[in-house]
Amino acid sequence: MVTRTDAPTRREQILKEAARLFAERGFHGVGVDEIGAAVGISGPGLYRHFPGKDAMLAELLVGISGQLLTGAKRRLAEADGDTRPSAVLDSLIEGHIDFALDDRPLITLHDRELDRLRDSDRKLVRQLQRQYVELWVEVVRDVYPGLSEPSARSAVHSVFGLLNSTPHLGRAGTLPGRGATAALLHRMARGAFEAAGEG
Amino acid sequence: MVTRTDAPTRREQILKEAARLFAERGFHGVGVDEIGAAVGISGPGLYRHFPGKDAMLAELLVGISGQLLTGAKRRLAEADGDTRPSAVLDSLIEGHIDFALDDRPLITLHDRELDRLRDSDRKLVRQLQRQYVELWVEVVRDVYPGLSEPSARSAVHSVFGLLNSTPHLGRAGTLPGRGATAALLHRMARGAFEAAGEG
DNA sequence: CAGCGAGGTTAGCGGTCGTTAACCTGATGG
DNA sequence: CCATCAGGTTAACGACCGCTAACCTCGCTG
Repeated sequence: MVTRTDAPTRREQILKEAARLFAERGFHGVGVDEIGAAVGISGPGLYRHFPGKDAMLAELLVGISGQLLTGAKRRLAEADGDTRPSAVLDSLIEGHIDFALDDRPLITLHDRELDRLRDSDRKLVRQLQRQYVELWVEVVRDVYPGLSEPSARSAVHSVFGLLNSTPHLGRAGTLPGRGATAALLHRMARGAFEAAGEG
Repeated sequence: MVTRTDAPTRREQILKEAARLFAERGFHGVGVDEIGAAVGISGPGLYRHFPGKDAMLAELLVGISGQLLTGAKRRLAEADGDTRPSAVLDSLIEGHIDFALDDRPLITLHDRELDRLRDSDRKLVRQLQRQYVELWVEVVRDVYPGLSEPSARSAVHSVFGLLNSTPHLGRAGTLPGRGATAALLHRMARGAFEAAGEG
């Protein structure tokens, strides 16, 4: 993991706050003035960093999908060939959980505001998402050969729903600690796949 | 199940179309003129049936939460006492799946547009949701006594995420049929709880 | 030290949207 | 047969919002 020590750029600040606000109140529910205020500048100042409000959402969504896919490909490559399929699946699950726990606003945006994108951006995001899903499907079918492809795809989407439920888990107060939560989610995901494979 | 034979009232038409549009493009992304057009009347004509756009969303969300809770209570009462706890859980799961498969737009709205409500409405919806969750938590802990209450609550939220993933499953074309999908979701939910209980 | 570009500011334009006002119409019932 | 009312219509208002224009102010750098 590459740990950053330098301060975040203004651009990164903006993206982070925009993600939080979009997740809280929806893309159309947030004004540019609010995003500006959240980083200490006022509305139109944002246009020195982004060509428009849409561009912020686009960059966020493309970034998320890209990160997820890249991470999954890396994990797949690291396990290259010799490892048990089940370990690869565990690695994918772990990666997705890390993401879901560390970037809850992004997880929220990811399946909520996709339709607010320009056509070209939306197509790009969907393509990245599809690749990510297909990658999971192959790994899952490797572990549970009894699953048909449509069933595996449904199962993968459902497990994403399970893992992406993190924003609904109490606001960090009532949670039994990050490690325990991650472990619980991991077990449940495996259990769900297991049960799907027994059809 | 009470089957309706009479035609839907205009009011019901409006709610149904509004739900669909809100789910597709978000509450703020849909104009009253579009909602009107969807039922064959024009924008302001809606105000003969609802005091405002907010009221439609409110009625939808309160209705959903209420239906879910009522259905769950009924199922719990029907199983009263003598049945195995595991059968009660199966009944809850079945009810939730029916809802998730039959009313996808509502499921989408349910966890997406809650923050767009007036304070009083939002409190009401949250209270209904909380009761629904607590009802599940008790049943789950009855079946898996090893689960702590916080873990059970997390597990319930996660399974909701799993079951509510139906809008992401292909648009009825690629799906292996409703029965098969319901069965798959049911198995996965049970598998997830099972795995959670083994912690 | 002049000049310039990066990164702000405020004022304001143009469009959209929720809502209201005023008006119309056809069915209903005394 | 007329009054009423439910359920529409169009016009328009006021607020808000994304974005642009015009201007300002530093910190560099030749």
